[in-house]
Amino acid sequence: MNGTDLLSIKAFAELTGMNQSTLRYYDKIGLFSPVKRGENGYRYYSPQQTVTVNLVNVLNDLQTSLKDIGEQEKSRTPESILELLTKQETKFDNEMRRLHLAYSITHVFRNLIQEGIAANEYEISDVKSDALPLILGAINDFSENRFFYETFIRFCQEAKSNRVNLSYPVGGFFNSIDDFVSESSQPARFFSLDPAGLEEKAAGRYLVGYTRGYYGEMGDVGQRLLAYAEEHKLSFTGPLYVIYLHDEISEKDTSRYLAQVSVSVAPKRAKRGVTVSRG
Amino acid sequence: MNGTDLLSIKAFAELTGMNQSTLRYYDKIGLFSPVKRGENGYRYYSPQQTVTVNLVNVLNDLQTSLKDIGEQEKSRTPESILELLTKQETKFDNEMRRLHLAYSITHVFRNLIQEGIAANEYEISDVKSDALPLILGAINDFSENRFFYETFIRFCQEAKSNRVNLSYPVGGFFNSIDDFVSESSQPARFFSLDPAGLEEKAAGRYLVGYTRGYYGEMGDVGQRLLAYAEEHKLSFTGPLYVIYLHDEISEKDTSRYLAQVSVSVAPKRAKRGVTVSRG
DNA sequence: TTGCTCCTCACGTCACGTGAGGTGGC
DNA sequence: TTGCTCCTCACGTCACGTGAGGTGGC
Repeated sequence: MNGTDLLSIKAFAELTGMNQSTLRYYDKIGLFSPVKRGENGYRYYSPQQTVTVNLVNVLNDLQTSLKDIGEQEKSRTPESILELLTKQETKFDNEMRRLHLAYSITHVFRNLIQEGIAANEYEISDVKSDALPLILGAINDFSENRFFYETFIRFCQEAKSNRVNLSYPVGGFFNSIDDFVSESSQPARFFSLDPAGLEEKAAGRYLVGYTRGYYGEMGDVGQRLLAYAEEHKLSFTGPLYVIYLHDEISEKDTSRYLAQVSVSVAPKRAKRGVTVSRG
Repeated sequence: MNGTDLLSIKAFAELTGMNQSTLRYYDKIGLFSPVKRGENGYRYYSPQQTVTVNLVNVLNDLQTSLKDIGEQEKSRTPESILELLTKQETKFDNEMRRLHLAYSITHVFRNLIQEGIAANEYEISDVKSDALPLILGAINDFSENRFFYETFIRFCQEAKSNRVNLSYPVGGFFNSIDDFVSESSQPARFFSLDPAGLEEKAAGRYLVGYTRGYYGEMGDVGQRLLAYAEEHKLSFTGPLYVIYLHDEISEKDTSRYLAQVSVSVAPKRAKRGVTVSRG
């Protein structure tokens, strides 16, 4: 246990994987100091200090400021550090939630962007889709000359007051393809593509089309969907969903934003007297 | 879609939960700017920008620097952001590992400190313990006048080269209580209390004693364990473990460090000719 | 002397936060 | 005028990292 068994700052830094300047900084702010100083001012650390400084790093990893760690260190008792460590469990839970959410959001965006890259934007496709969870907003009010932006802001505010996370992509919901064709910039509702949403875009058969252009500019995709259904003897059986696959996030050129438009369909029944949506 | 539907910096900050000064800072560094500036210099944001700035925050949450996010923003294409988002999955995995490790370490320390607070330090107790996972170091070499520190440093270096995490508490392993009593500052091995360790302190019956003092000062706990075993007709059947419950981390007073000493025992067999450890 | 390690001190950096001092519309 | 929001600019802060310039032992 004599002094020669102590570690120089270089040896201690190597052993703990820390930077020498970080160790000097911790010493300077009084957070963590070497057990001994040489006559020439050299810092000497004891091997057991690896455990202590490692715990400092762990607390720091769990979002505890060096100041808080330092204050704990100065007046440490078993009881006070027990309390601190117990608080870390809450911090851990919070960090885990934050990370999972961040991952989930990037995942949803990734899937949309990838789908946009793979999409054949000139063709209508006829697909079977799985259910897609989402959170539907309230019914939009376009009366009294309200425009898209105003209704969108209302949706955002409503989401905020309901603690709905708006980091997920947002899409537009139309009650029918007719509504979409007549006024494509006035969705009946907005929705958030939150995978934890309790509502959903139902599983089933969908016609899917794509169109490029700035928000709300839908080109002829509505006409193309109608024509495809006519040609293939399909009727429209449900609402229409607009989701931007490429937007401000992935495109600089606003006229290249890519929207996906999907609407549920079923074969037209030939039998007379049965109501069909269109045709 | 006229200008009056844009949001002031205050409204936008409230909607996104961000600080106004953060938004001004992002504008300043060219990371994220309002869609419009008023003639008086006022910043106006579009509602859709909530989604963009939220994604910036998400990327930031996953340890991406603002510089990297900004560079991506400047040359964004669906392909480049797909690549960035794919990288986030690795970052997420790394962060999760880091967090789990930090949590696991605080948990182990918490349990030791709590056990120390609850311990009756003056009595020997006779308990059934579950198996305790740990990582055993190599056999220590105390020849050639090597002292505790030198062997401990060797253990640390060995751990480092084997990528064993030394943030967990470290304890001392003695082959028998006799070894401990004769030289309590020379453990045969060190071990790390890593819950993922493949070795273990075996489940079973243990005599447990406590003692206060600086590292290696074991007082009379060895004698007290021997006396207890004698009195209760127990024999020692395995190795002895020393674990510091309160040390540098939780105590300022080095003479109050609290060590737990445990050694496995079994009832002495009365039958002649059977070897017993002691007595 | 050379090479190595260590020191202090000052300054830089990253991502903001906090005023100070001033403008502009109702 | 009052109150509110907005602006810019400078400076502070947190947790370091990076030299510059110098010391000290083999």
